[in-house]
Amino acid sequence: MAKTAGRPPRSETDILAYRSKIGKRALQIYRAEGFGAVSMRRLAKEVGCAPMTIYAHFEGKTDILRYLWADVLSDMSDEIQAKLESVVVPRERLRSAAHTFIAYWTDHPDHFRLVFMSNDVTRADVSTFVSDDKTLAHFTLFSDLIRDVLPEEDSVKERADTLMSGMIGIVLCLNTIPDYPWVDATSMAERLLSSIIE
Amino acid sequence: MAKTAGRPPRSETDILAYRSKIGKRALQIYRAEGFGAVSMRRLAKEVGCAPMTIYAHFEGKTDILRYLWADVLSDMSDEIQAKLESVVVPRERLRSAAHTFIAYWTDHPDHFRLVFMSNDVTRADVSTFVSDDKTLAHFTLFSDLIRDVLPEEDSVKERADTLMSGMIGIVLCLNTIPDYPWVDATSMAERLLSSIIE
DNA sequence: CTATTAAATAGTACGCGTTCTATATTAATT
DNA sequence: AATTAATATAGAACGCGTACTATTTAATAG
Repeated sequence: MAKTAGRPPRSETDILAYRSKIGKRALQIYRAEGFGAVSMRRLAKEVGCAPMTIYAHFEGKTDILRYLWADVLSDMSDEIQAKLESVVVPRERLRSAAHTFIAYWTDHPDHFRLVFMSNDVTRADVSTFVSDDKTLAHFTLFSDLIRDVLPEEDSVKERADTLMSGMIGIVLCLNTIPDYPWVDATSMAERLLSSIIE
Repeated sequence: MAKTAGRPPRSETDILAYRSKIGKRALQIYRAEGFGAVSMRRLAKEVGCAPMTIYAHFEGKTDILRYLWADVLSDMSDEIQAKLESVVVPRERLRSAAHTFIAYWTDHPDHFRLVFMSNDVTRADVSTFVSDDKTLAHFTLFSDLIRDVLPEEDSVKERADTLMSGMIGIVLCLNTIPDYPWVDATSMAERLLSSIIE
């Protein structure tokens, strides 16, 4: 099969390079000026290309958001891991991780809104994102911690899922309804944990 | 103090009438064609006024969303109450309410996104909304149910808040990350409940 | 060099939320 | 009837995401 004439498709690395160039810039804008400042037109201007060129590399704006999500998630992951280093007892490790998780998102409400509350993000967007292995790792972290606490249990996944969604719910509520006199996050986390490690 | 000359301000009832006229129309559009179809320009056209007139009655689009929220919330509340009528044992009443709550939002993901995931809704928006007494009633429902189960307990609020936020979290996760193999909602709800009614 | 093909660009367009300004309408007081 | 203040309107403007088309630029095979 002879190669066809004409300009060859971009190499895999070129594609990734351009994508990451745009993604990094988006991240830069987001970090500096927040979510509202990230716009396609501005991104194009700063990256030095025509606005429509971005659409050759990304499906749309939400596709770009994944870059921000990934960054934020690993940021959070790092924070949890750092705290975990000085904790050895499995039970305490789980508690530490849970509290750090919640603290991260309450301390960075903008990040939370970005990741969990992007209105126009379709479910497919999030799904493909979550299917990514590196992202999944952030999600399975709690499974591992629970398994360490309850090595004999076979309901680990059920517990992990409940913990994850419960924690996200706590953060969502604290973020979006701050004027409602919620009990402090720690208390809610502890009560939630009590159903996980009984 | 003599009244000043000139056209007097709109009467309280006039203001409310106009607001509800616009709000009702927004609701109508939302019910028929979903969130994306609700736009200021279209709303104005259908209500028969200039686009800018709406801004005399509402602060902006989010201010209009509250009308939709209120409607959706009382819809949900009705569903919970209906199911509760045939349940008498306090413990079962709580369980029923919790499961109905979760079912409502998973069955109506569009409503959930509308209420809990409107991206550009500022925290102040939600706050003033929640401060509204009628809305608060929907939130205190679970406090009451828990109190019925645990009349002696003084940690009712802590339990109620954890339950509320936990349930919302479950729904958020199921809604936004459907491709992740979550344990079924019922299992998560039961586990969450176990920490509430121990 | 030329033909071919991919990629990038320019320009236009639509509807969106929102802000601004200027003008018209309305309903009361004087 | 004239005045005055509240309200409503019209119209333009800005930047937004995104779609569409036409054109230009770049890189390769022959």
